[in-house]
Amino acid sequence: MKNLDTSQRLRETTRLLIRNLGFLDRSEAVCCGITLTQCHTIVETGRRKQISVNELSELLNLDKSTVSRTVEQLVNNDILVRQPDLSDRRYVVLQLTQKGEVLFGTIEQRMAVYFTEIIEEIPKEKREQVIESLQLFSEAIHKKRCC
Amino acid sequence: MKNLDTSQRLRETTRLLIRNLGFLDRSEAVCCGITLTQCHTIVETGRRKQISVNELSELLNLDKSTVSRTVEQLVNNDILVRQPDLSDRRYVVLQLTQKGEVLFGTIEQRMAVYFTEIIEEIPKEKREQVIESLQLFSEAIHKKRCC
DNA sequence: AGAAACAGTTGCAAAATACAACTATACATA
DNA sequence: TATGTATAGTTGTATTTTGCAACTGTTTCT
Repeated sequence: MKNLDTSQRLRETTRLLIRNLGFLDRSEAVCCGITLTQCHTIVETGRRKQISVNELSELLNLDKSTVSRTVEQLVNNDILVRQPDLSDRRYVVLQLTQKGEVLFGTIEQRMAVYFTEIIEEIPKEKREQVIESLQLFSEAIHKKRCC
Repeated sequence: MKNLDTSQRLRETTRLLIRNLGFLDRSEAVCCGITLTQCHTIVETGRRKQISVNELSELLNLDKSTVSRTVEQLVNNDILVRQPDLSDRRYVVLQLTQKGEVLFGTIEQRMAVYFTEIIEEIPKEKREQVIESLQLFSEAIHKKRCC
């Protein structure tokens, strides 16, 4: 019975959290005049330095056709370079251009500032606890993917 | 300097969390053969018993036109009833039909089970901490809505 | 009474995404 | 080595999801 109550509260909290995270996620992109998916693509590419359409597709949980077209846009905007992977020519190697690196840097910095501000809203002594908890929760969801 | 590191870790964790929550959120709807927005609409209506298009629009962070059409679909599927609000005829009063109540119940129960499973993945002694932390985080984001 | 504000609907358009068919490459094995 | 199978990526097509703007009807404020 205790668990039911706890899970109910967790659900409520999650509901709110999802809503707030939605704002956060959107702000990441809107500020830079690109779409959310483009933004995620840039960030993931920037972090790995090299990435394939397929990896992006899994990472972003999008169909590979969607990713392929997003990449196309970014290539046309001189943000990504797309080359065949010489070691396995089925793949393409995606990398940021110089312009892409700049944009990536801007996004990263903006987010760093933003998250610093968020951290400061959390009482000092709770900060580590919050991070740990988010991890625990995240993993718990991951293990229990329903359906 | 410490804060920068902490915020970096928080960002990483959030990134993962968003991904996992995406699965969770989608599973809520997919299981019942309705769209995510329809599902949210049903749940919010079920909780409040009565709700207006406008309230839904704020709650779900969607344009009122989008909500209006979603409601239209649900009315056509005999899940919602839509009546003019007699105390202020600009508003409509939305309520679940009997069929809607059943569906709402199904969703609620499924989610209750699901969240119970998630809770069980989290060590007992950490559960309260996790809920508290999610709240803290959620509020922190809310206070610092950027842009 | 008239103006301003607000809820909801509808026309129109776009943005985002998926599915399926196709191409090119790689790999396994017979 | 030939051939069948698996895989990555692209493209055609369709659907879904959503938002903006214009409009209607209602209320509220002055």
